Amino acid sequence: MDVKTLYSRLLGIHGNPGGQWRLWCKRPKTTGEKEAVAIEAILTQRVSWHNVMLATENLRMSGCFSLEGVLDCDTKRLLSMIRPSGFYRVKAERLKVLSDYILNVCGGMEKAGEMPLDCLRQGLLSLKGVGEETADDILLYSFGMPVFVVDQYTRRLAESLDLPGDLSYTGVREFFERGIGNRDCAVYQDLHALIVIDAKSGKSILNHREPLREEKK
DNA sequence: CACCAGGAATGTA
DNA sequence: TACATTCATGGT
Repeated sequence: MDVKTLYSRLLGIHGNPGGQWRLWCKRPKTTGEKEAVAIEAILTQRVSWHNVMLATENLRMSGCFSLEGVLDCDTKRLLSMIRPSGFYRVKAERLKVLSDYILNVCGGMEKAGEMPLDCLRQGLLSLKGVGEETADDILLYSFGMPVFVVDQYTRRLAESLDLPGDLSYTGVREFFERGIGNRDCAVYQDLHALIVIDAKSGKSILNHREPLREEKK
């Protein structure tokens, strides 16, 4: 099955994900909303969205749910606020590093958003605590740049499709980007959201239906 | 009580 | 390059 067919089928099953999946598909407009998404990209690493919400709610209540808020916040206090998100010691450091990069190196969200995609991506990847998925999360959902995010669900799905290249991060990413055709960030956002929604729905498209691609065990 | 959740860095062979 | 380990909380 090709990517476009997959997208159509998921749309038919789950409907338009805009607004229902996390808060990200609300397509953040204000700088504050974009910064919040960037922060969530770090906090959500290897943890449930519920735990992320507990942490972000603490940040919001304290007026620290922004890059400047994180940067100015006392580390001990930051630690206690994001504790529910797990791995809180490393994540606190990661938030500080990311905030410092965007605010002090890029010159803020506005300036960062004007940087060429590849340039900003390399910058994010150079930060400790920001890997390929987190970098692409931020690029796609915070800055609205056209990069397809490859997470565990996406990779698992890719294994069931006829993927010509390898299953490396960029291999899978380019497979989906090429399959979609035009570099439309809204489509990238929705398809990735649909893949996650489908995987968590219990009756994944992988299970029911004929196995997309007949496979040996 | 065991297991899992949308990762990333580090260490080992 | 290919695993194994560490980081940690809250829900089921």
